[in-house]
Amino acid sequence: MTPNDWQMIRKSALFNRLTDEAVRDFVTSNAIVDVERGALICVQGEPAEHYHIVLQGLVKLCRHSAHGQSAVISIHGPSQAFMEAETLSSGVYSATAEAVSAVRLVKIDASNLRQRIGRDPELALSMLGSTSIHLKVLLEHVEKLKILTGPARLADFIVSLAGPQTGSAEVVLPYEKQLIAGQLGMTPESFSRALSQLRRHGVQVNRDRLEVKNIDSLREFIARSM
Amino acid sequence: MTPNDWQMIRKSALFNRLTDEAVRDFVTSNAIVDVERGALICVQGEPAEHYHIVLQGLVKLCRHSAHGQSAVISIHGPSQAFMEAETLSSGVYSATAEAVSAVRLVKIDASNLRQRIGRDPELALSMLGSTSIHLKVLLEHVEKLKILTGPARLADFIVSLAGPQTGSAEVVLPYEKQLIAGQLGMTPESFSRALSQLRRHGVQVNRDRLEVKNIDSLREFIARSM
DNA sequence: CGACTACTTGAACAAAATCAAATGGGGTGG
DNA sequence: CCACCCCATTTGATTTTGTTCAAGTAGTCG
Repeated sequence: MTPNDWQMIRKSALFNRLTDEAVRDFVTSNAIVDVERGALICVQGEPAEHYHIVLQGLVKLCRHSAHGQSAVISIHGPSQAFMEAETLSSGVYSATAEAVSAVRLVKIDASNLRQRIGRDPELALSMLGSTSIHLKVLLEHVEKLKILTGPARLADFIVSLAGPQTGSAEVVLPYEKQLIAGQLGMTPESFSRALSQLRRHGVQVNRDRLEVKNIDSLREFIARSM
Repeated sequence: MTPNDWQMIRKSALFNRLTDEAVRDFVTSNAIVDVERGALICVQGEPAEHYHIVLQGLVKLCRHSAHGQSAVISIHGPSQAFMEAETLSSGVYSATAEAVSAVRLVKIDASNLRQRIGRDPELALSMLGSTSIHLKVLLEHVEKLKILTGPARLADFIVSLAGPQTGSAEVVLPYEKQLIAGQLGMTPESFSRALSQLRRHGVQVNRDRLEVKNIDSLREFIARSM
């Protein structure tokens, strides 16, 4: 385990309230795994035996339905966890996790986790915190899918990348446009057109670099589309 | 507290694993509240001081955004809980809860709950189970919003009302069509038209009663729209 | 009876998906 | 180093889907 690994683990919602010893005790070094791009980390419907925390790279969570269609649910980067809830209730993965880039992650044994939760109330609360963050993210996801148009969802995505800044900003798209399109619930074509539309609102595009003239005017555009 | 109240509480995901004493100890009778139709039970953004379990009636959860628009997130009936996650993490309600009909519910004090979770691991696991159910529901919600068309989402809703039966079935819409429309992410007009379309697939409409000739052909229609 | 509300229907419009084709790097093998 | 291919992205044309606005129907409750 590298110092960076340790740092990511410590930052995660599950472990950031615990003591060093508790965490070290938990994460045995053999639980760290490297996975190549495109590999499936978990498959929807299979027994949920591990909880995961990303150390490096990006993981895509998607649901797929009987007829081969699939929907991107979320993207997880370093220090973020996924598949917590499954390991504790249904016992079956409710989505498929795929490595979007080369990925390094910690796999934590589910039954081990369950046992420790029973013994350590602080861990239980951390776990609840972690799942409730995911719940909130999904809540916002649904809200935006229902209320905003495509271009507005993209604008919202860009604003969230820019963070709390005001005025002008340079934003770099964190992954492929296709994938962002999927996450925002549209086709790559629609994404491309949405991006074109945003030019009128002060967004200049250069590959994966976006030059935003005025973030607040983007925010205003979002508000107008509701 | 009526026997029915007690039954609903015992059936809830939070309490169904606990002993009678533990539950009785928890739910003091003064925590039971009756609320009239249309009343707001929680307001998005306000401090989350209570966790809720529905005893009678229906509660609608919605998110609303700055510009007055709102999106229905979910509908909760007897024995279902809502706002669990909030009481344990952010400390602020992340949605607004409104009584869709006359509602009777239990309000459980958040700080009390937190304390008990710290002492009782079994309760912590129940809580995790309860939130992870909500997580799964939302996951499916997102999937369907992204993959299915309006009429297909409605068909899916009807199929889920019918349950596991096959062949023909009579289904009664559990609440107003407007509300179902909102939940499925469409306007009342679109809902009405979607329902008309389903006539071609063997659904006869009479007020809130639906006569489905063959549920499997509805399922097939859903699959085809993907 | 009359007002209210939920629902339905129609027509015009807007948004997004689809199909098809062009563009344009990035990398591979010659 | 260059030609070539692969893949992501863009663009155009068309169709599908869904919204909006407007009007009409019907049941309900006072």
